[in-house]
Amino acid sequence: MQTLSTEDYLKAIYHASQSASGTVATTSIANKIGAKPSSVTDMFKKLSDQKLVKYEKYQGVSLTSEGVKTALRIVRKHRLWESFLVSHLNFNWDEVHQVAEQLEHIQSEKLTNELERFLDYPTHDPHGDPIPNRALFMKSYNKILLTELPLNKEGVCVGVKDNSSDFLRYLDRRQIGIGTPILVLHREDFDQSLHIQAGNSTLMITQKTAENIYIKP
Amino acid sequence: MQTLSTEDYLKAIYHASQSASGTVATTSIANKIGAKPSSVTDMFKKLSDQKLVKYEKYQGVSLTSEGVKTALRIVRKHRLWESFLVSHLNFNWDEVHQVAEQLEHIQSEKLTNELERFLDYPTHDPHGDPIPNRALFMKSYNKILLTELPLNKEGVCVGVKDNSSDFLRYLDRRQIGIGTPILVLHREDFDQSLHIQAGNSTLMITQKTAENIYIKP
DNA sequence: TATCAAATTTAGATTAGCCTAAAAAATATT
DNA sequence: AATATTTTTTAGGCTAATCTAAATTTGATA
Repeated sequence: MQTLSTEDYLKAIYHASQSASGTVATTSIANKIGAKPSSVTDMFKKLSDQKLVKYEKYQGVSLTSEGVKTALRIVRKHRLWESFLVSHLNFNWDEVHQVAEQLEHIQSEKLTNELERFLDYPTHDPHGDPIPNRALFMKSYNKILLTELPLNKEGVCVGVKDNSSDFLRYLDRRQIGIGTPILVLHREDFDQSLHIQAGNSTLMITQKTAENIYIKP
Repeated sequence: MQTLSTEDYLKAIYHASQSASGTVATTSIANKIGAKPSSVTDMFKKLSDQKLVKYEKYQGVSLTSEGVKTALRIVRKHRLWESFLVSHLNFNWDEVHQVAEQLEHIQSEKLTNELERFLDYPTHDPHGDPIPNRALFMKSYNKILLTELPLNKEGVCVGVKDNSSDFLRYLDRRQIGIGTPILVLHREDFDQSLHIQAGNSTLMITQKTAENIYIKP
């Protein structure tokens, strides 16, 4: 059984190793967790003793298969709870993260599995991220960034990269959400900004915005 | 903001002061929490510094009004979650306590209030205990112990005193639950055991059982 | 009331998770 | 390649919540 804190570390390491390849650096985890690098080193040792990560001094860490499983169990709970908050408790997609960070630590297999059943076995959370099933398996459709969508090719928004409240609320105001059909009408060479059709409306978005929207072509 | 542990203490003190009158003794809390009396003394001092309890050396503690509020906020969450687990997640009333002990510490007013709305403002949890509303007010109907119900007077089971899994499952087997109509047919003077009609069936229960069942006459 | 037992508190230690400051290793730069 | 910079680790402390053992207070009993 893990403590609250070890669970946070495992999740952070899991997410970090998704975006980068190879081992995960001390500093990158320190930034995610909001702790000093020296504290992270301490925890790396502890996790290594528990065989949840492979750790070699000055070489960063990588999750063992047991570590991955533990991390996925937390990700599963996090995303199920986020789904519940949005679908039944009137939370908006920009409000769920902080609460789910707490709920993800609740220990009860029955609770998790019943919640999943109650939600009718959702495959994706409100941000479009895939939810591991009971066997911890998740399949994500192959998606691209909106920056990579060719001109005049129909696509659908299936997720976001940046989960910050600011970005999500910005998308709300632009009426872009999961499921919104998107068409790139024009790409400005000067600054890579895009004119797009999103649902029924035509609008302009910056490159920065486009790099944070996932599209299924 | 309280730590997990201070919340547990406040809740324990609250429950202890419900059953007994006057101040709450160090040892009684030690037993509930599962800690040594010396640890409890430490915590009493801490809670006293935070003005959540009134504490005088060797004299036990009592909750301040702020302490009562904090305790009731936890009780509210605990009972709402228990209700949710039973009504939507297929938990039996003997399985909810341990999970609710974790869920009661989740901090989010919005979550609590939306959960309450989702459950349609329940007034009592699965064990018949009253749920404090948003203003922390709860009204419990005036109930008596089954031992006090006069012969041949109709009553309804509205709660249980002992919340242990063992007792609750015993009641399940006897088909006694919240809402079951109860009639005392005979009281045995020798050992105070009762012959009762519970729902459609007639059965015998011991005095010990009867003192753990609440009845609304 | 004097004594004894039980309850409570104090003193001092332990553990997990964090910190700062200094040392060591890895990496980048000239 | 030598030096400078950045990253990481080590060493030593701190705090919250716990513990054990010893001391103190309360209150029950002879």
